Amino acid sequence: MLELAILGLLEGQELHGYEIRKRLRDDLGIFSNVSFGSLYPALNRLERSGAVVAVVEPDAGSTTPVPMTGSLSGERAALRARRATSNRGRRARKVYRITPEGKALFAELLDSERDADDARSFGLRLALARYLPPSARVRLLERRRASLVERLEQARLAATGRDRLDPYARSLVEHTTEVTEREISWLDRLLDAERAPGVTARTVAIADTEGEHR
Amino acid sequence: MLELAILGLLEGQELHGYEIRKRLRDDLGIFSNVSFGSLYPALNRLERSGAVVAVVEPDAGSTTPVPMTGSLSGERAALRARRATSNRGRRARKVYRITPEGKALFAELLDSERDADDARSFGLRLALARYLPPSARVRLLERRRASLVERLEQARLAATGRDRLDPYARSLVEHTTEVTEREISWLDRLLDAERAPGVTARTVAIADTEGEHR
DNA sequence: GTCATCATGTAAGCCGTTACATGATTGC
DNA sequence: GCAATCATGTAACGGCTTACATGATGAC
Repeated sequence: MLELAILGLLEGQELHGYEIRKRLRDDLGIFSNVSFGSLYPALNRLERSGAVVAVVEPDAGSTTPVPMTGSLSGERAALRARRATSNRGRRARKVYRITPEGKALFAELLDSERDADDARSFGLRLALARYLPPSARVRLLERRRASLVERLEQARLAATGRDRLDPYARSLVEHTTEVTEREISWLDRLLDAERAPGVTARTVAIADTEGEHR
Repeated sequence: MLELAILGLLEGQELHGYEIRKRLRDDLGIFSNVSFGSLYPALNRLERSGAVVAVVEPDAGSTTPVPMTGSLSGERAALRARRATSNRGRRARKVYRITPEGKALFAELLDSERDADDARSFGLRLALARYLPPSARVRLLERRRASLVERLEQARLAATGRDRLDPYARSLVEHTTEVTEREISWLDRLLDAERAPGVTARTVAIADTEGEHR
């Protein structure tokens, strides 16, 4: 799921790890602050598998790369010197770019049914739904809807002996049910917009606004 | 979290593993089918730590326990024989009972702040809220409320550039916001009931219904 | 001078899952 | 005769977290 989210961000633009973490939180809302201990290894995996390429930040000051001399102190001095001139301030950043293989992997992950009927997974996929073909978009929404409807039915069956539940548990069940019903009607609205009879009106409006992200 | 849930169920009654799995789903709604590969090891851990004791199902037919003879076929025959008479049908079940140490552990886990601002964890604790002293109950509700309020504020700050989001992401953000707001007002209702001025009316009504579970 | 932010990474651990192993009973 | 349900368990793996290591810059 993390790799899917990363690839989704990189579909839009090149980013470095630290920035990806912020976007994961702010744009995809999904991982409220992923830990670095999970982010950086994920980026390295994606790089090794060829899904992304890492470019050490382009050096604005045209400094020649520091060669490996084997002399630690020498290299440190060179790094300090480089920073003092061109690369003022921060530590070197690795900027990641998605490759064609990465795009293929992304498309595959996005359309797969891994972690279906998991709220986080659905939220992530919906946030990236603009990259899905319309048919897959409808499938995603319908899959989620079906899983929610089934959950409601299960809850109704189990509710036969709902009187035995104490007020707290009962209140929780009621609230959960309400939230689920609301999500279903929200999905219905999205589905309506998605397959409106004749590819007109709302659909076109959506397609238009969608133009923004190119 | 799994151990907390198990102890919570066992506070109410003795249960065997297979049954616990069902209750986890139906009563606590929390783990929609925990895997056995996680449930049984958890029970064994709790047993080893003295939080629960396991009793192999009381033998209605007063059959003597099968001693380990080393002869596999002999033991199998004895088991078959026992089943044929008293223990018809199912495999021997291990029924678990919570111990005083287990009760102490349960109280501690239930009141701890582990996994605070995690929805599942809050849901579980609320489902078990009848076992909390009123003050801790209020704390639990307020903690959750605070974490939701903060999330809303964060979302509002991040929403400065919300126009750049495509319709799918935006719709998701809006839906999430609405659900969060509803949860907050639900919590407010629970908090009102909890600390109604003068320990009367609603509070008493709740305390009454609560009597059921003893 | 010290705290937050930027920036990358490793090592150990936690808590869950899937897959495998075993076997009887009940209903179709 | 075949699938589903009851019942317990192990082994391997997955995916995330916390804690540790390192170090510069800018703001107060």
